[in-house]
Amino acid sequence: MTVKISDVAIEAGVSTATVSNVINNTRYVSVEMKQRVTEAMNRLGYMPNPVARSLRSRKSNTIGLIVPIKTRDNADNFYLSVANGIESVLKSSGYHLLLSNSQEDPVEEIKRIQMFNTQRIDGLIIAPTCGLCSGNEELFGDYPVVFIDRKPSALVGDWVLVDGMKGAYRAVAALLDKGHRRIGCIAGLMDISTSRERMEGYRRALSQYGIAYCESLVRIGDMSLESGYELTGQLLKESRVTALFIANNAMSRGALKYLKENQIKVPDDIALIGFDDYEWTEFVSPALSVIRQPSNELGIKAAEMLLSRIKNDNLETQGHMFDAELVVRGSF
Amino acid sequence: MTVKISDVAIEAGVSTATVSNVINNTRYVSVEMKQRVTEAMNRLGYMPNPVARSLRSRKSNTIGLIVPIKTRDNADNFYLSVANGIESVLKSSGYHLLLSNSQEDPVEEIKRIQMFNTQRIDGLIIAPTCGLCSGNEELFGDYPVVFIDRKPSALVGDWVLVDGMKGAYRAVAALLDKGHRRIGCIAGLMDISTSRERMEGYRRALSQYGIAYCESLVRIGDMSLESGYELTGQLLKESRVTALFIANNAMSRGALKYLKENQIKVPDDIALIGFDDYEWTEFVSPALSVIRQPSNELGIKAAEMLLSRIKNDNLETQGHMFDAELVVRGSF
DNA sequence: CTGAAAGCGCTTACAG
DNA sequence: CTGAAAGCGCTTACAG
Repeated sequence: MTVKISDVAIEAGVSTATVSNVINNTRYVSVEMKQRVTEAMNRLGYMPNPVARSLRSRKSNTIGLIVPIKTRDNADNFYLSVANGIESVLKSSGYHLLLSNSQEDPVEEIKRIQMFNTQRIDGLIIAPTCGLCSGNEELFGDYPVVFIDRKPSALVGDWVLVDGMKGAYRAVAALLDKGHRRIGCIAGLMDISTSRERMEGYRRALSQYGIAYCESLVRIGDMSLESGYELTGQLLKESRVTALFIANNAMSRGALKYLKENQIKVPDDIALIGFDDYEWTEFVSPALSVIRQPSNELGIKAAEMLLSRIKNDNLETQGHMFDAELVVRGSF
Repeated sequence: MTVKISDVAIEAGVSTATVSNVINNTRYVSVEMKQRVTEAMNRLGYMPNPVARSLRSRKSNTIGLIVPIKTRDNADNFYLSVANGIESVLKSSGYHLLLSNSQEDPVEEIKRIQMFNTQRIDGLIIAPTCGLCSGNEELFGDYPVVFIDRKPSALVGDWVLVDGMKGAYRAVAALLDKGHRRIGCIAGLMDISTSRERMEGYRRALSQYGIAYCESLVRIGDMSLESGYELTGQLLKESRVTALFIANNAMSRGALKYLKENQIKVPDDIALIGFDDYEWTEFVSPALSVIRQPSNELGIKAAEMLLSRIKNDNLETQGHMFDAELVVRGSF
């Protein structure tokens, strides 16, 4: 049988209340008693049972994370990096991380949230699918929520985002500065807020430089490598673009694949700026210029925000916007 | 106040025992009562409190996962893919996944395990660091453990591995078949079992082809991109290798970076086979040949194994070895 | 300053 | 076939 608080109480010759108060620093205990309790705990090798603790205190010391990773196999680095950042913060606060994946599927997402509701988490960090965009206030349980990467406009809650609009603006402006005037854009699905914002950045850059927005230069893809491949081909064949801004990582990979297979030279035949900065972007030929999102920092910030909200629920709604910088390499 | 089992019992006019037995199917309940209970639950929107449940039943419906991901930012895809596989299995069984990262640091790893011990998990899946290799039997709590990717020889437990020896053998044999005789090898740290096995595969292939093993063609790195970069340079300068087998993904990236920066042509100047199959391997020039590890499948298998062990602890120790295939592309 | 006791919301022997 | 009651291991009012 594992040793419990009553064993410690007997061993130390005090009440369980006192043991508990020593453990949790929840009321004054005389130095002498404190010492006796500590020694008893050490002698017995006592570890509090967190489940009993949770039941009574109504705190789980656990937070949930729901990410939308679609691909089965070579999964999306971005959210792993986010998760890593979150975990590093939680760990030092003694919190645990429950990981779940909505697979970018709104139906799955609701199931995952419900699983968490039932599981008593102290807080949730979620990168929502488009399904959450409207009117699901009732979905979440009685815990604070921090939205990351994407913000469902209809929901209240803290958020940590990356300024994709400015990022996209920078990319397109850089292409314009190089003299490009027919700049294609391959963006993700418009029901996802990040896609809309990046598209908006594309438009604003054009407008700032006095270039008319032309629908025939724009393609929307489902954020898969395949769609990037396909749409790059379309854009090159149908509209004589001299540069391409691809607002998503998987689609950037698809574009590279198409260009390579068709022996289209970057940046001579076409200039290229992609999205998200992974290590491989450096050693493709030429190295790929990208808009970099600070994924690890985003995770850290989200975790910190959630923990502070858990400690003090009276805070006003908080938000943090990270900047997305242009990493210039040889592709434009 | 949230609705609890006693509310349902009153609403249905039965005992809490009966409600519990309906929920858990744990003893016969007459059809009529069952119906009354079900209806009462629906009317009240009852959800069992999993914490109370865990406390009494001593089951958490949660399993832990500890991965060793070192890099802060662009983290290792392999383990994310594994985690994805695990999560997909757990989800359909109603289990939750607690994620933790040892950062490849044995001290951190022990802390993470202890956090889990204290947290009442029903099982643990762990890719151990070298620190676990010997004599830490006492470390784990009273739950089954499945080792993945690496197996500490001194510990008993189920395991799911990838046959890195055969994988490495295949890579080196393929290079030998092409006529290469001076084949360099860049391997990971020898205190990690996967590194040793891949190295062993390298040696066996050489020996099979009657080529003497030559220490000056071998370098050991710390599995970082930087070490791959550095060691590739060393090997090319110091020993006239015509081919390179790089037994780790991050180091493969480093090698590519070095070769690119120094304008060394693959496969003409040097043939190359790397490790782990990510999407980008296809669109570097030339596309990188690799040994592919079935990461997602590995996660699925590990989760299945753990769940079956949780259900029935009398099983004999189980193990599963996945094959690692050679994906042939243009780099050799 | 500390203790005795209630109670968190379930499951599970024990009775009948 | 079902219920009354104990108990999982803590924390937290309530007393003094």
